[in-house]
Amino acid sequence: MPELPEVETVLRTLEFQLQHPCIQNVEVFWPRIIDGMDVQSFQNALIGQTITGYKRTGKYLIFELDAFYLVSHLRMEGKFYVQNKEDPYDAKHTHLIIRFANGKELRYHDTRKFGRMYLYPNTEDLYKQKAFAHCGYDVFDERVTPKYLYTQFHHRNIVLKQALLDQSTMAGIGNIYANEICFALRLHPETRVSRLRKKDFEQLLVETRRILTQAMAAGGTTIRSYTSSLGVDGRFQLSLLVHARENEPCKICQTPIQKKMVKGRGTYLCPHCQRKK
DNA sequence: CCTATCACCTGCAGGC
DNA sequence: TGCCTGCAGGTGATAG
Repeated sequence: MPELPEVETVLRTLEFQLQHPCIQNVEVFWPRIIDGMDVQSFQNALIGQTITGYKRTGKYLIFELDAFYLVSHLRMEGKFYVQNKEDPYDAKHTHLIIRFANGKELRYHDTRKFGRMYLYPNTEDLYKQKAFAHCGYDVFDERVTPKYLYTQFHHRNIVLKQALLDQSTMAGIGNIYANEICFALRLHPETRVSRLRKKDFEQLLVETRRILTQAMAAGGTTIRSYTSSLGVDGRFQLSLLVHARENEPCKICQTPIQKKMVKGRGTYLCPHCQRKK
């Protein structure tokens, strides 16, 4: 589920729902969710902490606490639910519960158990911590410029789609938006990035930010219709132009959309509109 | 630096 | 119905 726009939507929804509660206790049902720390230390550290802020970098959610950063990556299927302590929950897929003094609970749900959480003292530079070892600047970070992208990519022997998915240079794009961005650029996902010029990177950045901004705006509408029984999954109503549209007509030229595997990821493209450079 | 493959997990769709 | 295979909006480690 979660790429940058969904993670941002989840974060803003949690902020709206939870605000700044104090943690009373923490229960962990699947210890591997916690990375780099034993469950006992994780629980002890969190008890008594108040959530003071909500931030995001790439696909990472960051809960700011009095003394810590609680970091969460939802990977493929992680979801947060804000519910009251008396509300029932799905025991099979709920792996962690944070209980607050006001009776609310933040429940982490993850069918495939791929998601991870990390806890770091806020006296240290968060971005030097392990969770961010392979995480570059956020897509909307002002340090991401066409020149920066050109410098990072023009000499590399990788294809466009890989570059978009490479979190260590620019973080936040996942498989769906990578497909949509390639289409918006009218470039074949297997175009070698070494063939792109500075002007192409300008366009790449403009289209990337435009698409993600639109998705966030659409995702934002789910905040209003949010109900705790539906959970916070950040789904939005963006109309996808190529992703998951195999054999359906291209919305520009009516050519059937093709699906192929590119570096192991399902890739959708219009063979007519998208050409290699 | 690059590729391929596995690992982590579960559910679901499709073929037989 | 059951069994099997492949695939899913992600990432990290490792071998060649």
